[in-house]
Amino acid sequence: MNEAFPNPAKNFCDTCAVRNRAICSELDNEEIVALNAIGQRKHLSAGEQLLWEGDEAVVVANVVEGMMKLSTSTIDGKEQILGLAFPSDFIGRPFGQSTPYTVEAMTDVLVCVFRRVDFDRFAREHPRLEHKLLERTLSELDRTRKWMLILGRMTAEQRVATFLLDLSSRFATADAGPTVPFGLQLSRGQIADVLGLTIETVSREFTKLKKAGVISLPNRREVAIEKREVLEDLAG
Amino acid sequence: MNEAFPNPAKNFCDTCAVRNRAICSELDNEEIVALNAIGQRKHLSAGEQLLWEGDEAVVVANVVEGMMKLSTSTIDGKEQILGLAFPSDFIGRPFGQSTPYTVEAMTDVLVCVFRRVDFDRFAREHPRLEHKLLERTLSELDRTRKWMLILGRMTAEQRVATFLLDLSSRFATADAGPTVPFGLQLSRGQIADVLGLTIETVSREFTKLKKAGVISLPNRREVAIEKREVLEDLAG
DNA sequence: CGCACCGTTGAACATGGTCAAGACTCGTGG
DNA sequence: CCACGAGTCTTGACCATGTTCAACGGTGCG
Repeated sequence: MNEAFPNPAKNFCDTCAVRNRAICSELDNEEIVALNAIGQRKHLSAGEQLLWEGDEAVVVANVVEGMMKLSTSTIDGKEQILGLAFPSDFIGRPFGQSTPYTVEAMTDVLVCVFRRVDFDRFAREHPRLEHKLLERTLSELDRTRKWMLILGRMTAEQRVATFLLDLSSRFATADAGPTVPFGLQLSRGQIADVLGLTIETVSREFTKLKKAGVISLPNRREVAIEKREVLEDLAG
Repeated sequence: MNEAFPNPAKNFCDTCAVRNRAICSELDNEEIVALNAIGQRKHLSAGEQLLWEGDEAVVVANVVEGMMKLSTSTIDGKEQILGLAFPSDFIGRPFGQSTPYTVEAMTDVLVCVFRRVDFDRFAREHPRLEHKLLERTLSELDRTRKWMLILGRMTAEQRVATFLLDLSSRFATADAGPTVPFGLQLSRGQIADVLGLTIETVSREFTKLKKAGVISLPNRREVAIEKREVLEDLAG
């Protein structure tokens, strides 16, 4: 059977869910084949780590399915989530010696992995890819800086409100009404790590918002925004 | 005199203090001339702003001399400094519609300014420049993420200690001894904005460190680190 | 000299963290 | 099907850290 002897040129990019959104989107077919040759797909279970803070930067990757977190922690063990990576997001540190943060799967994840040295070489030979990566890195920097304002200057209430609005926009489906519940994906503890708060504070803010009728919590892992304007006010 | 009729091809890059460190460092002479043609030098006095948060992204620039800050603020007026730009640093948002933060001179500043559209075009035509910019953006992202840990998880004492160590390394001259005082450049208020604290807390932490003999404050605008190891311990 | 401006210090207060107990959820096994 | 237990979430009481408000001190400049 043909399936037993797969065509070596056959590439998984053809059917890739993020083919048109990830950094590869600018590449033509020939380039995609070349890129495909140096990459490989990998499944990770929730909780598995792909990169460790401080380690040599061995691989870079594209997220195809699932959700990952980038994090770091203080010497006394307090974690801070630095960013979340969704499908089509690029992770890892190209052109660098060491990985400055840990990358872990928060759900089951499918990633498209490259050895960093291979990717670096490929990128330098394909300016269109580098340009795409630059645009992505610039956006990521913008998003990260916006997050700094949250961490540096916002109250717990403002942080939670901002977080909910942000998340809702990321999961928004055009056809869904405003109050359709969406999956939180993150545990209270993870939300706390994102926002630089504790579990207890996050929980209290959630209850406060629920009692005020601003949100509802149909179950532990979902939220629905009931009064978006109020939430926007609170977010500042 | 010739000075009255400067050669239009004459370019200020030749004598530029950051010629070998800024993103232009990879360009050959011909390219430098071309870049020079679309850029211009500009002096700013301390306190002058180059970009305003939310404005259309009109210009990008290289810092040649002096120090600038990138900042944003909450709706209720609390400022957060997002980053500092030193000579050879690149500022502004290429390939973007609007500037996501305000850029202001903290000292008198000399910058090399480009209209964003000109710069964007030039960059796309010169992959080596784009590559340099990408490397710089990636480093800046790393630095910004490190900063998030400070803002999200560190105590006032840890923040101030980290800040002092960071600053000392940026002003370190190889020949200077360990306890040579260095200029703070920033007012207490600005330090507070960098660290996500208030003026008063910063002041209190400084006095605490001084009383413990860890640092000394020869005058308002200088610090000397007396016991680096202790400071490193405190920074965590 | 006098007036700003910046920095320091103190006291009261508020926000969020810590610690501890109890409730809910869900998977496992009797 | 229910009981159990682990893990997660919620709630409460107390406490610590850093903020707020206010007064005062030093320094530099007109």
